[in-house]
Amino acid sequence: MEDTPPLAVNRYRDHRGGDLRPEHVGHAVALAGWLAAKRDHGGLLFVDLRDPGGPAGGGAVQLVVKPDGGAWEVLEGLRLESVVSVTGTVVARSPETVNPRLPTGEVEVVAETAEVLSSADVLPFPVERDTDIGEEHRLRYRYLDMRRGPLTERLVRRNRLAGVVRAHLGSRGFLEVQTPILTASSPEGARDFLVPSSQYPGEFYALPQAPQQFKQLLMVGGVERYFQIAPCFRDEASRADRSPGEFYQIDLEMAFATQEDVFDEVERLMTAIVAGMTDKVTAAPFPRLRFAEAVDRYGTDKPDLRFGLEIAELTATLGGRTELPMLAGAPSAGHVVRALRVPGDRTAPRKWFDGFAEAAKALGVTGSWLQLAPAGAKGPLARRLTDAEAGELTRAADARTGDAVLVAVGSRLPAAALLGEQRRQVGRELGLADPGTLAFAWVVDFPMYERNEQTGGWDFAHNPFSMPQGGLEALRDLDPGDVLAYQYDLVCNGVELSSGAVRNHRPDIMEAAFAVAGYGPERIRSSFPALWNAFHYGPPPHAGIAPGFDRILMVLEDQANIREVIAFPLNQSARDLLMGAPSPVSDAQLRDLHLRVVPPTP
RNA sequence: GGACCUGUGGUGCAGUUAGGAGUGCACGCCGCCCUGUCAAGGCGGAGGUCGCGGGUUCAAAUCCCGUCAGGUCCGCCA
Repeated sequence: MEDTPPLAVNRYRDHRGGDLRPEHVGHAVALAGWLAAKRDHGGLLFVDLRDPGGPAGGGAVQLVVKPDGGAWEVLEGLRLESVVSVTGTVVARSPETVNPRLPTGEVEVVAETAEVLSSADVLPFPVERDTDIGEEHRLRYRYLDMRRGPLTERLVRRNRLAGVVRAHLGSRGFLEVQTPILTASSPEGARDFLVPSSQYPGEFYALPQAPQQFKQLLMVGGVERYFQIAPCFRDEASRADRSPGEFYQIDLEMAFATQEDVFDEVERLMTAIVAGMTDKVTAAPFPRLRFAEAVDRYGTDKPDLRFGLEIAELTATLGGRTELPMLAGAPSAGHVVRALRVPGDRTAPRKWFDGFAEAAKALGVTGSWLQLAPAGAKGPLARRLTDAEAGELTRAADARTGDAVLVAVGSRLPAAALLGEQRRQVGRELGLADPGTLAFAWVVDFPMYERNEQTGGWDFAHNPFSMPQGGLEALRDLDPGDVLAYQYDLVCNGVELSSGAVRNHRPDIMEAAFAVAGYGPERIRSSFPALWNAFHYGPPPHAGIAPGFDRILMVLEDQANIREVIAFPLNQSARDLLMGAPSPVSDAQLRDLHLRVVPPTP
């Protein structure tokens, strides 16, 4: 384990078993740890004694126990994962019994006395054996899961990441400030976790979804650069890469800063993290993609740039120029025609294409395809396109014999989403992405507003406090759908690591921005009173970002599930299987809080 | 809120496609044997309402409906 703690010599131990080497031969030692394995030969007992820190980090040493010693009686019948303190003598193993797979394999300890410090019941699952255990069991017995090693190693890595972040940002003049956990409910964004107040009947604190307003208030207060490895709480559904309930962000904010300044600092930070955590190399500055470009070329705003396979644009070429109604009507309907090459070494069965057609239908997009089989083109488009048109499609998609070409016709965003998802799946199934590469990129120029299909009005596409590009003039002169925000995402290998913005610090621009979304100034004042007030007393221009701490670690550790980098995570349904949260509380507790539970009616 | 996958002795699985006796594998557990193992080995044994409820059937782990639990995804996450 890195940063091995100093050994306290006391009645339990004077050495760590995992530290013993040939130089200790002849020493009398006292060891303490877990009984990891027993091999009972009747007249001779071998015991593997494991130190704290898991098998890889903690190390283990073999004890030799003979029936004539006092240790025999204690150890012989003791169950695995019991905790013992043992005294004995370090001896060299004979050449034929050396175990080269163990760091301590050249020595062993002949046990003399043994004391049971605690005994273990029969285990719910094997701790030492390297078998997959269902996650439900691992969460319920998280402490046993930790003893198995890999999880504990990831906690060590997590500690290291926190250290790198603090050291680096400290060296760049960022001040770590703790912000409140109990704060006020905020109407925008995710659902809040609420905490009832016993002092004020009917009033609630809320856990912060992020320290967003506090960090902006710190800017107003004159803190030039702020950061915090900040707990964030959101009562929203989880995903494999999204921890339910709570997670941590490397929250940072800079006064008198532009988008470029934030990019520069984050590139330095990510470079320091990669250097401190991996032997991989990153090249700053990171490439930048405009949001529109990312969507058109990769079908997503978080593209995996480790491989090419770009989406081809055919609206102006194939669209409208064929007998095929599906293509002919596209331009006049405001639809796009997009194509994606599927490399040929996937011997796609027909069923695979059916799945594509189904996915298309679910998005309201027309999906079709052309298979460039060696014996000639196949698929629905093969029959319906002229040779010239098929050739045009093939060239645009950069497809060769043996490949297939997927075609999507429909509204721009759903068509892009369809092919983007196919690109992601094909990339994964064909192993196109080099697992050793970290492909960082900035996605910039997000739209400020998006059309609300129900009301026909405009909604904020992202953070309502982002500064619109072009300021008041843009809000006045442009169609809201064309206003871009100083809003940016950091992506890596198809994962969104972070989202940030240059903040809108000007009340006049804020009023104009909210007016586009249909809100008057009273709405800002009532919803975000602290920020609104503060911004009337000289707020500096400021910008920031909040890279996901757990998610960065998940990417660095190449884990498919974010719970693998969290010591005590909630499960997917936001239940704590270990502690049993959430749980009902007593009537007395509810009375104190002036609350009554109204169960949902089925 | 919705879709899909999974649920079989303590653990991890096979058996479900095509209904026919709780049938199998590895580990663990209990007992006995065993002085050089390190996934110790040998012999014997215990342990199961096949998640739960209902239905179809002569017969259900297997088919159907519902439900619960775990996971993956959509919605959601400013």
